[in-house]
Amino acid sequence: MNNKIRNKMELNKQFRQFGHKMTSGRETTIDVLSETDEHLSAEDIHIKVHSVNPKIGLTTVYRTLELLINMGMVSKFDFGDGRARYELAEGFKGAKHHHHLVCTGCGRIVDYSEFVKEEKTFFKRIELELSRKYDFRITNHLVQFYGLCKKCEGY
Amino acid sequence: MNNKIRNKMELNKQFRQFGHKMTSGRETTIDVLSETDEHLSAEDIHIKVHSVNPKIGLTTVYRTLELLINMGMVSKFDFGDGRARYELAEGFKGAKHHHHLVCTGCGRIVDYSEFVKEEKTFFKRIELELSRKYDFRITNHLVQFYGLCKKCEGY
DNA sequence: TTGCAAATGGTTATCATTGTCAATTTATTT
DNA sequence: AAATAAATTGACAATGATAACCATTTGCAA
Repeated sequence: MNNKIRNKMELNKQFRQFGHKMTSGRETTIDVLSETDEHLSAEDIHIKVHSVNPKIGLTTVYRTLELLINMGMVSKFDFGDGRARYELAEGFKGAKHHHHLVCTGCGRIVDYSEFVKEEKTFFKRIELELSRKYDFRITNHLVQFYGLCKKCEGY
Repeated sequence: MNNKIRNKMELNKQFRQFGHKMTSGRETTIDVLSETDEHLSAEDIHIKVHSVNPKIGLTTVYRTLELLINMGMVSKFDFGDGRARYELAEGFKGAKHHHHLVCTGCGRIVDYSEFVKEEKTFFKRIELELSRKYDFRITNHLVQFYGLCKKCEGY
């Protein structure tokens, strides 16, 4: 049994665990997210999905993304340009823990995964204490750096 | 010379340093931001500004907020509900360093300012290294925690 | 005070995202 | 394999936050 089929079966299971059905549009969307290292918007994703499976509409892509977010398979980011970006969540298909540097000049995004280990330790402690103090069940966190990339710094 | 007048003069100077004029609308907007500990949207701010100074329109509030962000006096946040929130930046009018816990259930926001000192040390080091490695002049960072507040945890 | 650039307000335009609903597809049962 | 019920979908319209426009007003330096 090859990887593609196995993966399909695993996805199927995932969806059913959440009470949802596995469809070709959803599969294609996950494939697109798996095969990119860009920071795609819903429309970007739709274009790619559409080129594989022209039947899939933008609305469905939005709905699928929302579903995947709820299932914890996708993360949604706001880099300040008015459209959300989506990435496969950490742990899925080899996506690894990283954060973003956002250039406030040109919007360029740099991924970095340095300090992951230290950060984990640091945040684990903070999350524990904040959870207690404020009666919050913290599920995840966001870290983002803003600044100017080399090109934009010149001004 | 009382505080209000002195403050007005300081603001005036601030604006002129950035090549802008000091206007009553801008002053009112800053007053509103100074006097709240809520997480106001542009429309929220407009309502408050408007109640003091009915001549000021929503468009101007948006423009003023953008300007204040560029001047570093205001910070803009996205808590995921489709409308931006604005706060006086750290250091202005006694606003102090803090971050947010965001309840993904009801949208409630909790401010916290624990760990400020440790966090500063931690991020200073990270920023230095990332700046070097990725040729980025990092100017600020965002930290946000997501989870469920006590009420929403019940489900 | 006067001149002029900057700022404003009311309105309209934009554009990402969501709602609607009839038609289709999925997974399950016979 | 056909029937079934429920979930999913696609095309389009609606929404809503924010930005663009432009004629009028205002702040401030000379």
